[in-house]
Amino acid sequence: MALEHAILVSLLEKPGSGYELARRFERSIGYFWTATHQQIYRVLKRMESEGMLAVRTVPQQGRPDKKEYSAAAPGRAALAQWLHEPIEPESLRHDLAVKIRGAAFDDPASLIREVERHQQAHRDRLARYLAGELRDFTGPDAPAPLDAGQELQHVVLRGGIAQERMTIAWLDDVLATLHRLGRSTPTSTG
Amino acid sequence: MALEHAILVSLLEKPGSGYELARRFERSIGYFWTATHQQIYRVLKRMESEGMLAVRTVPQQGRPDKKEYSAAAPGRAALAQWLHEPIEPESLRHDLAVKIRGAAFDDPASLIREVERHQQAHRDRLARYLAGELRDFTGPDAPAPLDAGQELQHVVLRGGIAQERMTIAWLDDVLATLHRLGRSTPTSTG
DNA sequence: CTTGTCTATGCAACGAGTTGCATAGCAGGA
DNA sequence: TCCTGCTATGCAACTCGTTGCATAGACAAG
Repeated sequence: MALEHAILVSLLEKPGSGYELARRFERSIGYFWTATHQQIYRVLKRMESEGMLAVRTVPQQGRPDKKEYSAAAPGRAALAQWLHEPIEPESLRHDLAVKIRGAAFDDPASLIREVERHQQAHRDRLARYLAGELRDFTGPDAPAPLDAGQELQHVVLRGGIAQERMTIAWLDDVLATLHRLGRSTPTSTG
Repeated sequence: MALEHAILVSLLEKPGSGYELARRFERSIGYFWTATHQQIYRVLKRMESEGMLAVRTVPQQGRPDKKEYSAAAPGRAALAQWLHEPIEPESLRHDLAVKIRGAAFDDPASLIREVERHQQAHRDRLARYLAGELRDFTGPDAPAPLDAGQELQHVVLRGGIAQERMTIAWLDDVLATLHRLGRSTPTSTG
């Protein structure tokens, strides 16, 4: 399972608490993996008990203490081993595509608003990714020569950007199709 | 959950057995949803007990009997209701991206073969999708004017094609990055 | 004649992911 | 004063998804 490995990578990049990890999963890690705080806490606990992670309780001012996790040697070794194992190319799950095919048995035009809403969400995501790219990699405040870790983070971010651009363009195609069907066939319920 | 809805859509397009559905999930449905036969049988059983599906036992020659499922009125109604509810834009899970970011703590060059293997898998998938498009939608044997259902199937397939093309191009970018890092930084283990 | 593959359905166990809820201090606004 | 929201961690129950295994007849290759 890859949540373990995503956590190890994130902690190697920078140690942090469960809460902080949860926020990273909402942001930078979010464009290739998602996890809720409940999932993260549960996995952190298990990994700690297996000796993969080290913990340090950090007292804070005006805030609850936090447990700062970092990758221990066995965790690092487990990650290295996984990196050398082949994995299956992932299969996607796309709810909206199910809806689009299902629209043949309902009114296709009634899906237009939903598709537009999704397209807007993807536009918003793209804007965030592009802002992050400028801030961390291509803008004037970005480190001048990127190190290997930053180069790899950047190429993964470019993947997220390409994904969003592709999706936005495809949803244009979907919208055009739905409009076309709305004009020609009023209802096509089998 | 969308497996239920994917099954309803597929059975509305054409009734079939659990086994047949499993094969559809390997093929046409596979570019937007995946499921194993175990999952499908379990859900079919539950949906039948809930009255969403109708079953008919079909005796066959030289083969085991099959249970042919079709969507019943309550199933159709449940699908229609879901189609009118807004859903959350989906979040992806991309193991390979985890590996790419993890490569910063290992040898980036050792990932090249794995990335090439994935790229080849996506090329194969793209070839299958394009063959299917020619056969069902754009080739000489395709139905002359497509009906609404076929138009919608086609636009979803175009989404799958766009996805694969984007991924193949991005993996070129990844490979170029890994080669670049292999030349400049021998190992960059933090 | 045995092995393997295809059709066809299913159970059991486990691991991954989701949802709802609980606690608790601090800060800011109505 | 009360309500909302943020940081911070966690349990319990449930559903979803994966893996391994079992059954069973038909057919083809060796």
